Amino acid sequence: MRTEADIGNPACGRAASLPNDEAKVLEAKLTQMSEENRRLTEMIAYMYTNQMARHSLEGEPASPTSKKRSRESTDTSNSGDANSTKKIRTVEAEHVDVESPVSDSTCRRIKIRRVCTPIDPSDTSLVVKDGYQWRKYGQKVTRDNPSPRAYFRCAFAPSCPVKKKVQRSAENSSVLEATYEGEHNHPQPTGATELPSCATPGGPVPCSISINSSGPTITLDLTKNGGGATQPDLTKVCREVASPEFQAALVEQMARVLTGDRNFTEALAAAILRKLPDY
DNA sequence: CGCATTTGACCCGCGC
DNA sequence: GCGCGGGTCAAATGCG
Repeated sequence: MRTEADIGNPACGRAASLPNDEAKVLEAKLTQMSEENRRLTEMIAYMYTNQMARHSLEGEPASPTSKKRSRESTDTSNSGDANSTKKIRTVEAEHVDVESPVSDSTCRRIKIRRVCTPIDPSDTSLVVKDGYQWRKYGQKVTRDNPSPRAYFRCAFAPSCPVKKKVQRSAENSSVLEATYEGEHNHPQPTGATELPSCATPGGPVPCSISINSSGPTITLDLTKNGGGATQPDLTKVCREVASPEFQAALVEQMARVLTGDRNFTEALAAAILRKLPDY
């Protein structure tokens, strides 16, 4: 962000060659604009922070460790074969690290990630293909959502602590919300980058949209599907990009990047100066 | 027959 | 202390 001192620095512009009165008027205008710029930047930062905080709260009503059961730690009996042909094909809607509020002396961070995947509303299977092999160990109907919630454990490595909860969105039954808890302590199964045949008609698209500490990003994987995304895939990608959530996140990210770019703010200030009357 | 999934029972934390 | 609700277990069941 360009500071008021920077913009008002006579060495930076033509103000030095102006009469005193004009220079002072311009300086006042610049000061006003700089102040407004600063307020807007603060507002954007505030909104962004609020959004991220809201996501983390909505995404996980309770800490995964807050209800730890003593017997849970003993469950390492799961085993499974490497999943030969799976690939990440999900729309990553949220990506938040949550500090466990439990007064755990180890104070370890549990990574919680929410992934939304568009599905066919008529598809009742709670399966999200993400490249890992999962073993379902439970299903429950929760109070806030008529759709059942499925519980999965990573079945690839017996000691992998990652769990996954999958449930249809309460607002939109064509969206599957998967909540991942923890991080895999093993590499993704070999061959996971290979595409399986698309089992679900409304399956996830080969793109990922993520919001993390560096802001929202979108990645289109056009190298898959035998050399390129199919037309339906591209249509889905376009639908995702056109969603209000993504666009809002995109606008915020752009604002953040632009206001943080010194070159941009300088160019903007210069452009505004040129548009000022008597200039 | 072995493995994965289903599903009812149970455990445990939280709020009242 | 009790009830509620989310999360997990484990026996039953289904499937290849």
